[in-house]
Amino acid sequence: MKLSHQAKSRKERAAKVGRRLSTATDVAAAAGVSQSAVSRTFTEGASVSKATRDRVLAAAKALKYRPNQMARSLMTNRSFIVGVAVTHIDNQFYPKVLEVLSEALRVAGYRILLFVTHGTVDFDPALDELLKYRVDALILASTSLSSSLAEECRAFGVPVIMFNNVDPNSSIASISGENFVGGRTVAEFLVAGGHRRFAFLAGQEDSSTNQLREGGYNSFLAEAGLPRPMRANGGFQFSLAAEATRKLLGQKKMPDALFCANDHMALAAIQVARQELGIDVGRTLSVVGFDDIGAAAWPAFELTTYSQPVDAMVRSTIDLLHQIVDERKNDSPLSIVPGELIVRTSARVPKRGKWLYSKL
Amino acid sequence: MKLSHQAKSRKERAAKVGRRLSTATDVAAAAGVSQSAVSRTFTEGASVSKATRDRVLAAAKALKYRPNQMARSLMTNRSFIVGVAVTHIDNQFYPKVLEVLSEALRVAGYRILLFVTHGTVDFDPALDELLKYRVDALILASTSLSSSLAEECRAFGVPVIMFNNVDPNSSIASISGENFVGGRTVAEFLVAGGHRRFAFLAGQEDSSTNQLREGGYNSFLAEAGLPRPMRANGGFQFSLAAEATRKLLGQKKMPDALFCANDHMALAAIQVARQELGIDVGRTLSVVGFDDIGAAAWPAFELTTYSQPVDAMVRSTIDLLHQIVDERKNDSPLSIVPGELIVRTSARVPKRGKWLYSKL
DNA sequence: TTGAAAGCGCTAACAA
DNA sequence: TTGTTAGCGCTTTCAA
Repeated sequence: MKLSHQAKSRKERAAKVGRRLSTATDVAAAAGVSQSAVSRTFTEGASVSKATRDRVLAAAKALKYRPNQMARSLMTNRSFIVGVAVTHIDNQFYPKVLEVLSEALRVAGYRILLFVTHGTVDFDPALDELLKYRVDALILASTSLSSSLAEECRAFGVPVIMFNNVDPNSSIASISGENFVGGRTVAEFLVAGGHRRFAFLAGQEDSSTNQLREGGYNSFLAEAGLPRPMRANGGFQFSLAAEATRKLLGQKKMPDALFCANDHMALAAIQVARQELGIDVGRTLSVVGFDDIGAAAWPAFELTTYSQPVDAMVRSTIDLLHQIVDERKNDSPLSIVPGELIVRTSARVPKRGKWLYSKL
Repeated sequence: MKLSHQAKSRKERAAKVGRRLSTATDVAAAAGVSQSAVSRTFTEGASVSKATRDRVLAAAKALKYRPNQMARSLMTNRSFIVGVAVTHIDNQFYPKVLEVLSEALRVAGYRILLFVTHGTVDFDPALDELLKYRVDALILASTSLSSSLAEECRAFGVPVIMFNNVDPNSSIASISGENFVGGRTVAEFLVAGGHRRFAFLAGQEDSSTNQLREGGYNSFLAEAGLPRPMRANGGFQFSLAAEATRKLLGQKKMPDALFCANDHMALAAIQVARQELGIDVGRTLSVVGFDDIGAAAWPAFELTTYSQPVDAMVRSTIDLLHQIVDERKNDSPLSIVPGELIVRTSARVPKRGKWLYSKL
């Protein structure tokens, strides 16, 4: 048999014990067909007769054969791996994103190479690794990863999608929630609720989510002839948010309405207000968040918030991925997924108007 | 030049536009050295003179060259990818694990291929993918992934490490916290606190964590001559845990001590007790959890709990990984990482004895 | 529909 | 220290 010389190659003997997995050549030998026949059997839409196909499949099963995706990638120039970078994973929003994204990518035939980065943007070493693995695309699920990084990847021919982050100055594809509209809606709701002293708990200053949410909030307040809200920065981090809340609520003229740039910080704010300062949240002080993470609905918080529907956002992400990777076009660099105000009890509800408790 | 025929290969022309990345051959040509010289330059501990090395590096930089890890893996039989499977990602414990594990693996030179699986164990399709990518090892960070699955992987020559999950009937390497000892300690603490009516909120019945924690708890109570605690199952899920808590606290003889199989469920229990039933948690009812997740320390909960130190557990995991992958040995199939009782205010503290508030 | 043959980009003997 | 050469396991022409 022609394959015999391969069977006694020294590579094989040198192979690490226990890691000698069967190859297409092994299967071919067992099935009595050529190695290409095996390849065809495992290639979608290749032309193989049912007869050979069956023989190959049987041999493959017996030998526990699985195509080596690495070798395949070498030829096809497609790894079916998507790099996913996530920050702030202690913010419940991101594990949820990971869960939904993971399933959606799996269905779409992609695997996830995960990068959990820390607050600071020292993502460059990780980036280098990403490029070594020839990922088909990169999804940056983070409010804080710079778009310069994204540009760098794109220069390498790796399509980039920013998730929950937008850079108006770049043409990088992005998926976001209704940050500006959401901020406006929150302001409208709080104004209708008769609040007088407005405050804003800011997240990372350079993030688009923070800028847009604050921008929407401020713009509505300004149009309503109200003064610019008080402000403190919590950098999207729990403990910093708690600290910022203390500062905000320690003023002589304490605010009666506090909009937090995301739910994660709002949870910190509620707890500082309630447990430390004994404030009756929902009556003396109204707190509103953004995202509608799981804990926002918990009985202990009942947080009113503007939602970012993760499922829909992920769906858009996958659509965009297909568009970019398969069709090599990129018509809509920014896709905004609509959310809605979820009214619970952490903020006073206007007596009249369109506002209704969302879930009681 | 010898390389010219490669330069006009039809593969190259066929390459997807924009994804023509430079190869070691390109760099070799630019630097005027052989392709193996390039390979050596990028291989730790290979013998290259500083002169060639510098020329190669310069050329590589100019061409934005990065070694193709896929091709490398094909030869070395090492992918430096570790498959990580996670379930229950809404339980704050797991995002934390992912964060720490991700960093530790990065430092150790590994990348993570992530699989987020859902409650049920339909992990098999994902498994198939894993094997295609020839991961160097598989870390199952989950209380619920069966060890039969792990055995299957091992049969394929893929080392498996179970994180926070132990199967006494298999010899699969595992990392766990002090489940049994922790359960006992909690019981000891509650008995010393003068509680009379004990309850247990169980997690997934077939999980080792649940069995061991409950076993430790029950064994201490039995030795103290106390009756078997009441019991309901919350399956490690928030809403089920809330439901189970309602059942438990709805008894005529309401328990005054509730040990929950993990913090995630304990948070549900506290909220049901406090918000729905108006129970004074920490006085009328003592609640204790397991894990010491971030939210356990939140002012809204102040949960007394037995800790599972994620950093130490991850360190052990990496040690084990090195042991198994590099040295092909596996002396210690089970490594138990010590935790401690973190005393907060969700459970009455014994007047005397060794118990002290951990963080006040 | 099939097999032979030529690579994909790299590492690792082997000689020089 | 270097270049040559032979693969790693696969896909993909090209003929038959």
